[in-house]
Amino acid sequence: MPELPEVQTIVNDLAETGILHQVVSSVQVAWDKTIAGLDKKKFGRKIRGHHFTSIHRRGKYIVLGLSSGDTLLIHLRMTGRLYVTDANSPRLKHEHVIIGFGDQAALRFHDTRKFGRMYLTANADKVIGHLGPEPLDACFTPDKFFQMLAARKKMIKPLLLDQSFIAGLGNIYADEALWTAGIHPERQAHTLSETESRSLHKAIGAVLRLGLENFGTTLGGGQANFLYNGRRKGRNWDYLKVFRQTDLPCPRCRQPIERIVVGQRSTHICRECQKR
DNA sequence: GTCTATGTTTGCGG
DNA sequence: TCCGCAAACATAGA
Repeated sequence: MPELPEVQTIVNDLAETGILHQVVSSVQVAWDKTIAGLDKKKFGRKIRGHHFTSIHRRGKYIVLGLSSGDTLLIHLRMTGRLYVTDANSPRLKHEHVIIGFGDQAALRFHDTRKFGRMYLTANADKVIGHLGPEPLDACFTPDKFFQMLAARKKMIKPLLLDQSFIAGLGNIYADEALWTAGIHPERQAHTLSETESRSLHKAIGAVLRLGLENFGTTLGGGQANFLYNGRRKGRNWDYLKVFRQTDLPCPRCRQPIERIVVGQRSTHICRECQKR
């Protein structure tokens, strides 16, 4: 679930916890697959005794620089959570990796569905090199976006979800952006006019910034939902216009929002505002 | 208890 | 290039 705004919120919070520059004293891996094929022992050896020097986000990845020169990349996939708590509280049921900093604190990776992954590598590009442009980067201009669309025949929504095309959008913000721009998700990318392309470009920026301002989207009240710092809920749910708003009136024209399936993903549209 | 859906990504076959 | 499907898993809700 975590998309760009949720991942950025986590990164911002983590940066404030003070774990940066503290020496790692222990590494516990309770579910081997989480560390993406790396040997558990090697993984621990390469992190212990070092400290994190930097943290930032690229697409939906959390990127941590290590004093050893390696990079630890973390992808939360559907249900992953990353938070800092005290060093000695017992490991919770779905906490698969715990990185301890003396008796100060511990960074914990919690993931009910176990799809999330951590990658430890000397060459971060091996993991994130394939990613497309950052949608909030100044380099991602309306002109560039229009040219990118012109080269592709795919349906626009699956294309927006393609991380090698553009990095950071997921199902929530893709639906929100398409509704905001009044574009049908099944339109072929190259058929968008320059005006439509500009409007979509603007909408992508707007929905992401709104999500960021609201500390991400927490859906419903279930277990598998987005919590940053492991406990706080994002409040962007209250600002969603179409995502999971099936049968509720479109905020623009009052037509009921419909749920359809596009590229095997549930998709929410207003038939009136988003014509083919 | 059973069945279905789920926010992501990757890889395969056509 | 594009599309559909399956898999990696656990849980919530009907």
